[in-house]
Amino acid sequence: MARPSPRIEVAHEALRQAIIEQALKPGTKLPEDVIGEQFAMSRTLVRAVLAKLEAEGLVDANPKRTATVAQPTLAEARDVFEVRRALEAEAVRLVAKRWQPSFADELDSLLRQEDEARARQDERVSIHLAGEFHLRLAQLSGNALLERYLRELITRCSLILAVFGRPHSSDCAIEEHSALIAALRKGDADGAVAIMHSHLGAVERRALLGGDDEKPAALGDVLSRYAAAVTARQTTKPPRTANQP
Amino acid sequence: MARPSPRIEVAHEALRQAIIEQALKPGTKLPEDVIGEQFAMSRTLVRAVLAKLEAEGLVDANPKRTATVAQPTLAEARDVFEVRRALEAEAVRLVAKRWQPSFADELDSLLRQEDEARARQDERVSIHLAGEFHLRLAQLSGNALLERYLRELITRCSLILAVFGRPHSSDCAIEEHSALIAALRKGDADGAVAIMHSHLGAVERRALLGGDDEKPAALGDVLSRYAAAVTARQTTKPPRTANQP
DNA sequence: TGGGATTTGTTCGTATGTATT
DNA sequence: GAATACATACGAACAAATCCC
Repeated sequence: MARPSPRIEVAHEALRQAIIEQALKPGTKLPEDVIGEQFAMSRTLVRAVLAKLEAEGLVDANPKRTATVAQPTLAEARDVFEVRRALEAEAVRLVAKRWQPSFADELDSLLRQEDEARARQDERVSIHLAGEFHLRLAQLSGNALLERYLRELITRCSLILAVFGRPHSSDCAIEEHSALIAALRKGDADGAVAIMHSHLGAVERRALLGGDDEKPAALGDVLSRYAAAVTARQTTKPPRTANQP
Repeated sequence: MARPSPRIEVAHEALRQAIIEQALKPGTKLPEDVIGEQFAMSRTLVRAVLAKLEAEGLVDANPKRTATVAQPTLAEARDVFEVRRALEAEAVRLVAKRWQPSFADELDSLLRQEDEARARQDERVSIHLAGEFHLRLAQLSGNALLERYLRELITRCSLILAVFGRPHSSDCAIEEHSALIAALRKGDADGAVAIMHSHLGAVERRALLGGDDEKPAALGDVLSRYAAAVTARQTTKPPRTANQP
């Protein structure tokens, strides 16, 4: 995959994070002018960023209309979860096949971090690490394409949660992740797949439970915060191959 | 998903078809000027088209370098087939779940067409219909996202065949498709999934068998042919929901 | 190795369409 | 319902990098 101009990637990642963490609520308008001003780039580049986000299902964009943060329908949500279940099951199968003890250490470490974040009620980090566990699993599958698809799906699930779920509901239960690691450690591939299936079923049920809204935030404020954050992450860790912090 | 400017869609579809049918060989350079001239549009629009094709894995594009028709590596090919197997298995499962007799008619009809094309050795149509059967199955799953992913994967498989397969080897055996329909008719979901699995295994084996190259063609000639073809298809059938002829 | 031709990256102006009063 | 304000669509031109001889 081509690496676009670094400025594009910065803006892309910043907006991605802002949407995932629900700092930009679904339906929020994203005028090219405002985005361009925040990231100091011309509308041409902004359009490229918005196009990427649209391809990922994170923004709705119709010709001649201002782009907005995507508002997934219930049918789309169902589709996303269905595909995600199939793909994560396959990922678990592959991870089980090429299992190594070091994998358990990695996953355990993530699990611990997630637990800590949950304990100190740090919602932003908590939301982030929830997806990170699943993403790491996808990476361990050794299939780059599977990883790319799952990254997209996991991200979209965060957005779906924002629309349909209780505000900031934690979407993953720690115990379910921990059971998954245990099954993989035992070499129980089928068991691990089954656990993943029921885990994602539970996530979906929690996600589609209820939903309400809070107060919107000023677009400019949110973006300036996220622009700074992403720039910092990139400069401290310049030669990233993947684009996860 | 936004409908882009119709001109973008024409060029996109034309290039897609040209790549799938191997009229544009992997590695062929795709300069923005030449494309723009062929489709009578400015480089701004060409860039949008190339971006889409890149996202679909059909072109390799690096910054400051001329885009080329993608040359999948062996590892990428393996990844594509792996994900495709998982997703098509899921599609078959879903189709079985919402099975209706009319489905069989549709699939039978495609099968017949494919058979006829094969009989009169019409390679272009044959290649096209081979993917069409699988794509139709994805549509019958009722999951739009699954359909989108599978369209991408099926397309990429055609490209992979161009790189690694024998030139113009037929990638799908008729009997395997026919057995799949039979299993679905009987209501044998598990059997159908198993057939799909082994079918795609066979396809992969055939695809990764051998490979050699022939003579390249002039980019301009190829594009003008495909531009005319796609325009004709679109004007005769304007309000398409999907973009398959 | 060097330099010219080619090709892409980016900006900005104008046209066109949409939403709002 | 018409006019105005606003935002996007598209294209031409300039700058910078790459490719190739």
